Amino acid sequence: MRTLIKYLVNSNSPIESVVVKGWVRTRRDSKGFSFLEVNDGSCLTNLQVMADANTVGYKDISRFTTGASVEIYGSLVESPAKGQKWELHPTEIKLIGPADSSYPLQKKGHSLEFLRTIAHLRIRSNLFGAIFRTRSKIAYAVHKFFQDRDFVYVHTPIITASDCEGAGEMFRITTLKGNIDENPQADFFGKPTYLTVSGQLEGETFACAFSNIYTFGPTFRAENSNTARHSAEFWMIEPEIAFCDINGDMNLAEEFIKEMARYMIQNNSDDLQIFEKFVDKQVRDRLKFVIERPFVRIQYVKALEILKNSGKNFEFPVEYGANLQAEHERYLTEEHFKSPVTVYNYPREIKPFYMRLNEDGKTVAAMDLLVPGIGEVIGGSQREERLDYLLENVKYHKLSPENYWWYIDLRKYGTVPHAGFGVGFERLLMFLTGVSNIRDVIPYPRTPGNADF
RNA sequence: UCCAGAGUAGCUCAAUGGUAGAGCAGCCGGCUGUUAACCGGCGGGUUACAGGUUCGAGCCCUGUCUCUGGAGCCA
Repeated sequence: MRTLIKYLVNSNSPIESVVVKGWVRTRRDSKGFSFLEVNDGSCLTNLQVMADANTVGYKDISRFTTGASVEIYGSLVESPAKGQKWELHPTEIKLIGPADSSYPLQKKGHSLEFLRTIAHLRIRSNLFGAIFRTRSKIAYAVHKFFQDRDFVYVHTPIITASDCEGAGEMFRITTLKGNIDENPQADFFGKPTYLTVSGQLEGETFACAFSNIYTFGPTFRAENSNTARHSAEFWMIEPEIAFCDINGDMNLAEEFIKEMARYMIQNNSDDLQIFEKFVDKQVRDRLKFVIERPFVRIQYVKALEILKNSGKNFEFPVEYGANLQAEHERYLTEEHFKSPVTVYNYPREIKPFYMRLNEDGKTVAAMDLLVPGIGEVIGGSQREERLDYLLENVKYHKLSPENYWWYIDLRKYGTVPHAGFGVGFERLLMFLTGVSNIRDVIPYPRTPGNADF
């Protein structure tokens, strides 16, 4: 029976007989014996294997090169040298799949840019091993957070004919050839269809049946944005809560981000060490900061006041009706409050049609959650549950009510105050790992002009 | 999409308009406990692509592509 390396390097005692399978990271030869470093992806640490002339298969040791897959039989013993607690003394080593000298990964560090060009192999490196183990664990933590609070997980459709207004350009999907707009009725679905940009509207229908729901799945934006924070395909988490207003929404969002930071520190400390060492020395401090410091909540108009009185010379002007820029958000959280900040009640004209109009008739119950070093990590709102206000707002944003008939129906049949928010999963990972490019926290990134692998 | 920068060996980078080089990796040899092992040797290039200026271009000019940083949009 094969044992994963993470159980061996964390063992409490020697083990007489073990089988290890994995990939060679490096080999160091001396006269008559060799050290192999083997990794199977189960943890960051390599297992050191000391083979010598008594080991069956040692005559082929020169073929055990970096990148080769191996199967090793032997005993786990305490290592006499510094650097590792345990090492494997093999009775037999078997080469499963050789890797010739063209194998691109070396023992030395590579640039992230180069590693992106070999995305199918970069995952065998320490850093990307840590990143994608973290991605898996945090995905679990997301589910655990919501399931522990009785939220129902909903799989909203990937293919959609509706447009979550304001969310961005959509990818058209079609089986038609030639001019696809000539006769859309002849298309597979009998109408133009797209890849989803958000599961929110469908999520709201489920919240109006199950009370608390969340989505967690892929979304697609056809925006030609070429930045370290955007990807055409990314994963989004969208909780939706019935019988809830903007305050309950902000409570949940703040609790969520704190819990993710706490989970990272408590359950992923080995990988976090790599991020601290090679990616961002401040990442652990920033996580602690978000866990320990209370969130400050301020209204949009109050944020404008603070920015205007800051004495700072911002590149973009601070005025009512404009979105807060990255520089504004970072000033609020990093310099003024030195604390995570939630900004809420934004002007109606800069927010989408489904957000709830406040009593002042000018602002809507929208909120953005800002953290130091990153800026916005969560955006959400209380939804407009009043039928007449919603219809008016559809008109205000120049949309066609017939396209949203089922969404509007929710306000006709047992309407209820409800609210929710959206978290970009990759941006959450960037916050938790300190990795600064979204292309490095998603297995095979899709960006304008790039859909390799 | 806009602004700025970059593209030279497998990787990371040098090279005043005048003979394209180093370190690492790889390969060969040495070394009785290595840890990005160490020591000696060897091979490795259409300087992103296309054109132009020049006696002569990796270097200057034009275009294209790609990447990076920043911005907008946003998650």
